[in-house]
Amino acid sequence: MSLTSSSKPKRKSSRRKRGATREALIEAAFELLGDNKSFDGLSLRELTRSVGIVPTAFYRHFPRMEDFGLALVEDAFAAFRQVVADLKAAPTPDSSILQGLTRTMLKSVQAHELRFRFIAAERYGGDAGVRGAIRKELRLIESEVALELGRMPVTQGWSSDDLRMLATLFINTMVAMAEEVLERAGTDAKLAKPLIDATEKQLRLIALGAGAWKTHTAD
Amino acid sequence: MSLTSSSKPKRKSSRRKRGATREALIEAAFELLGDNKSFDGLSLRELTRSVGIVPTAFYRHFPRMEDFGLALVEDAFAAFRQVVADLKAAPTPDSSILQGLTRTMLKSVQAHELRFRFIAAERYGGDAGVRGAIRKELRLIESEVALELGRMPVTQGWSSDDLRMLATLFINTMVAMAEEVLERAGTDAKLAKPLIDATEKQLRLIALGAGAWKTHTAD
DNA sequence: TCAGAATGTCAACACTTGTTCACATATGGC
DNA sequence: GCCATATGTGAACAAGTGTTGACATTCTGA
Repeated sequence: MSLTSSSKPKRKSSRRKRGATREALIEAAFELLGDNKSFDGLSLRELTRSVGIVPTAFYRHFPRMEDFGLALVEDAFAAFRQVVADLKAAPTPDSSILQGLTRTMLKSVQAHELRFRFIAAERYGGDAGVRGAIRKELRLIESEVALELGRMPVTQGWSSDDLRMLATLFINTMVAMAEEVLERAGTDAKLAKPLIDATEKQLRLIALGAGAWKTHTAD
Repeated sequence: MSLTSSSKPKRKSSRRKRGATREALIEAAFELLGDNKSFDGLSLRELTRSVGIVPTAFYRHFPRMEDFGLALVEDAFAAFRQVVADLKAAPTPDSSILQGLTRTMLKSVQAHELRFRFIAAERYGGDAGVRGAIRKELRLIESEVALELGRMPVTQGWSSDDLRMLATLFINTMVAMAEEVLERAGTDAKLAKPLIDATEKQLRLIALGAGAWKTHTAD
């Protein structure tokens, strides 16, 4: 036995259950990154401190910082994928679907603000691994959207290249809206209104262009 | 006099001329930031080391790190503004101008790779000051483009809101191309080819949509 | 020419950082 | 109930960080 009193409990924080600390680390990271930080400026000690564990405990959950970054990407894109899933479940598209799409996207962005902020910040940000993972996810989403667009009446007879081109345009516009919402409006729904109006117009204009595309190229 | 020999020259690096060190700091920053770093992960000591001066000398040129960030934004956007100036100097737009525009943009991006990389990385990145400055510059460019678009025959009778909407769509598409060029193709011109083709198509599709816009809204 | 501004140096301060190692405790499956 | 495994602790290391103050050199303009 040591000389120090044995009755005093040495543990400071009660242990969480199964994967709770892992989740807490991820959540805390999004929190910190939302506050004027970027991933490669994120400190392991600062992170563990805000979770309430000792620095070394981090390695129990992630062997390297890089793995942690990938886990963040994985987690962040869950919300985004949900939006696309909703899109796929929607009925055959008409003009009103574009409105619904922007609003769904807006809601999702506002509900998962920190995750989308992370995606926006790290998409072309510092860490190459994180950047690559984000790009991969976005390309996957683009493919899905391209597939979905190909089922619409307007795009009959389009080449797959053109379909992907259109999908990219759509996604870029949506992503731009998401980023702008976060940047200028934050979570305040009122300030976001003119932004989603403009985005809806953009989508409608693109749809108009798509309608004229085939006859244009055949021309 | 001190006890140390006065004949031994204490200076190690010869002094540069007037504003040379300032420029060297900016250039070195772009260099470092191009290599998997982001602004808030940039170290003052690392920066000064790569320029060949002692850390404290940094403060001779920039009183705070924040001012340095703004100087970087200022410098980086010089190239971007040139592209817009070229656009303004161009003759009345027809279909071929879109091709020219994308290629001009591409060349500029490749010629000033590090600056555009910086803009892309910091646009939604860590530091709030830098982010704000970039947004301001982009909005300025948007305004200019909107003005220019308003002079085209196609947009006669458009509201200023709609003009800005279209300008934003154009700029977003161009910026997306720039970012993607940097990300996937680097400076290799061959790899960029399919990318600029897709972008040209996107711009053309948007132009088609713009052509149908007025009759659409009047409808 | 020569005083003052510009630019750069050096030493020192008090922190923070990532990672290692050996050790302690709780939890879950048998 | 017991034992392997998961999870957390604490001390220690070498290195890097921003910023200060006092001092030295060079350049420039009147």
